[in-house]
Amino acid sequence: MKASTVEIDKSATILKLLGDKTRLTMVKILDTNDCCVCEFVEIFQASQPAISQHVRKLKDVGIVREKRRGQWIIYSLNRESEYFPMIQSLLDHLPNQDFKLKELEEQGLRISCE
Amino acid sequence: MKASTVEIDKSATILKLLGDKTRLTMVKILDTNDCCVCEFVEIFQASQPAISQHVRKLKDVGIVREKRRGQWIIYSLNRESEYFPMIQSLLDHLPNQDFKLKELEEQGLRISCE
DNA sequence: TCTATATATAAGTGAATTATTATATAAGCA
DNA sequence: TGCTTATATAATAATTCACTTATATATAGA
Repeated sequence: MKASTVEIDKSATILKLLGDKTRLTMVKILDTNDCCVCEFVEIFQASQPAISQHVRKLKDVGIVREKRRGQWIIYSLNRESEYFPMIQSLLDHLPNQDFKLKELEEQGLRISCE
Repeated sequence: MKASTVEIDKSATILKLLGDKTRLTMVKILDTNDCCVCEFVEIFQASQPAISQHVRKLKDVGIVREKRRGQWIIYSLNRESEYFPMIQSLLDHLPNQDFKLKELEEQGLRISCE
């Protein structure tokens, strides 16, 4: 079976976005869990605006989606994106990052968004 | 079968490198053909130093290899690189770029390096 | 309605990136 | 040896990027 292909220019744009440690980890986490900004802030020990700006870039190209839930905005991987198949095969080569969410839970910080 | 994984930090570095239209196309071309700098100069209509700097970055992380052949230096994909499996699955999602080399041949510019 | 929490956005700054120009190195050949 | 071709490297200038600080928006709850 031949994989669907994505224009080189568009692919380069996506790879540049994923070529950042924070965003790449975000996407890997989102592959198995939906998350809100405040969780990412804890996970990456980064400022809220920094995290917001990262997710915005992912949202702008359609890699992630947001949905509001009360005061929180939950981000999830957009599996309908034309880039998803490429991203998925990429993520398969990355080590699981669920331990980061586990750590949050142990600190009782995951619950803040439930 | 589980894919071999590559640390997130290292992966981000590789993806950043591939997140450039010129380098991404280079790697896709190298997936099916070895090439020298002068061919890339023609293909991308870029300056020789610009091309040299791009291949150098790919070489520095071990994605490509060089071997001298007379006055030319031939670049090839390093299939032994720890990043190769990830890169390979990426390249599967990109459209074939062989037409670029075909165009060179038609202009008689491919032969310059044989 | 007032306050707190979660998130977004705008402006500014410093660091990283890419191309250019100029120069160096190395091989081939007369 | 001197000239040409192929490539590399260094310095620099222009652009892009990611973070910070400050502020705005939106929801929840007293």
